[in-house]
Amino acid sequence: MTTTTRFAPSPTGFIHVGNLRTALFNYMIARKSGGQFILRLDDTDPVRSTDEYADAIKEDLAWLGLHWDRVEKQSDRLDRYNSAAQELRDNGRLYECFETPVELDLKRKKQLNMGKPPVYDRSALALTDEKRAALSAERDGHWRFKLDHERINWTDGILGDLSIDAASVSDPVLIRGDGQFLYTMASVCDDVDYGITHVVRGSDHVTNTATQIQIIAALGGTVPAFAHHSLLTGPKGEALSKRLGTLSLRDLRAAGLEPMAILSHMARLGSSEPIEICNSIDELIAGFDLSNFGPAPTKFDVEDLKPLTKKYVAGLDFAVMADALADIGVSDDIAPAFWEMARENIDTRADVATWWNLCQNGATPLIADEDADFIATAKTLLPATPWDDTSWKSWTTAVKEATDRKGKTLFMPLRKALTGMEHGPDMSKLLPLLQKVSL
RNA sequence: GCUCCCUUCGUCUAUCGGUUAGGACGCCAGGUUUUCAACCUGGAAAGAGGGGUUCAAUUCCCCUAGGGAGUACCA
Repeated sequence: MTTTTRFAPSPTGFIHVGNLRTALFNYMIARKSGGQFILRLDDTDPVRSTDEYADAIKEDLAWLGLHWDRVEKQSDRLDRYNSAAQELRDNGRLYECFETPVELDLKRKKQLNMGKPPVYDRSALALTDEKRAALSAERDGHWRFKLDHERINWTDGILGDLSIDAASVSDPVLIRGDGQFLYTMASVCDDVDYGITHVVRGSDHVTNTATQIQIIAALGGTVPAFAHHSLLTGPKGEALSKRLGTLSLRDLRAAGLEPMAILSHMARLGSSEPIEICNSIDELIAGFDLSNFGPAPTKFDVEDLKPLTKKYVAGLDFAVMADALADIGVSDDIAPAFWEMARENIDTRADVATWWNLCQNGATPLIADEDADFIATAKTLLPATPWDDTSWKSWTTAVKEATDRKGKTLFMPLRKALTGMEHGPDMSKLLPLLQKVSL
């Protein structure tokens, strides 16, 4: 049996870091064993699902390099869900209910008030034929799966042995009154039909898994291996859902964060493996093992993506950057030298523009009062252009002899005068690239 | 309310009863580079609280506190 996993986003929004973790885990599990990775669009809700979001999801995954072997859409499979529903009806596992949402809500509140768990009381099963017929004539019923009231056990790939009492859970609604199939129905059907062998998802699905195991069995399917990873929280432990608006992949991309930085972080965060920048997904896959992940909620801080991005960018070959450099106007003859100078001094690829701006336009000199004379002297000693690799050395040597300064007091004022900053590139590499110096 | 899961340095974590509680990232300090960064070395830094069990508890059990999730005709 080949390993088959799926990532099943609902095309009702953009992918965010939380989604991505799920996608990445499933992707890596499939790739690690040479299996299949399916992108399944859970678009059973026709109102909220859009093609735009579906396209955006594909675009984001492609940007990250997470390529799928197949795409499936739940909206294409209504016939199959119908036949599966009929199968469940025939086996007495699907029953029709007529409570309105308001009635159900009232029931729940009542139960809560009495200190009881808000579990559906199955009163639809107690309806007489006459009563049922009357209700049926009056409104459309919805359909629930009848759970066997026993403990449901499975060994979770991350959480270990789990046991949930089916009686503590409401019979799940599989079909709405308007005939729309619900997530649980579609998901279970698809997992069975596509031969999904491993389901990795967030721990918010743990209770769903319990009921789904029963439905899969009722449909004659093989129960896949389940693993539920912890949910991400914000840096202070707050629920991440509140900040998800600013943590979409599109936002991260717009912020200049690198795919490999994001992937490297998400593939290891929450595991006992150290987080370090990897240069390919294959490296990530090689070191990936679900059993290294713990069940505790995991704090996620976008800031952690920045150092990884910086490291990744610094390691890029000139060839990768050539086009981008040409785009901002760096001429071919100096582009390699320019990249060599800039690579260690940028946070994102886009930052090369600031150094190029400095090279072209110079900077406002930063000269402390006590350095004014020193800089004036240095200016007179500046070698004639064009400068080359040795210009900085010969200049600073001359300045050193003329002023008796050395070390930091010699170099720092020159750096600040030339760049307007205390931090920056290797000056010997930068100087030959400066096209304008205003001292 | 009820159900499930969780709690070790700032962060992610290791420890299958006896450890100087280890690593990684971050942080701090030195070193090196006559400048920045990078790099090297070193350092500070942790078992939520309370009860048990045991010769011995971070480890096993219970309670409390705290955190996360679920409890939809959403996914």
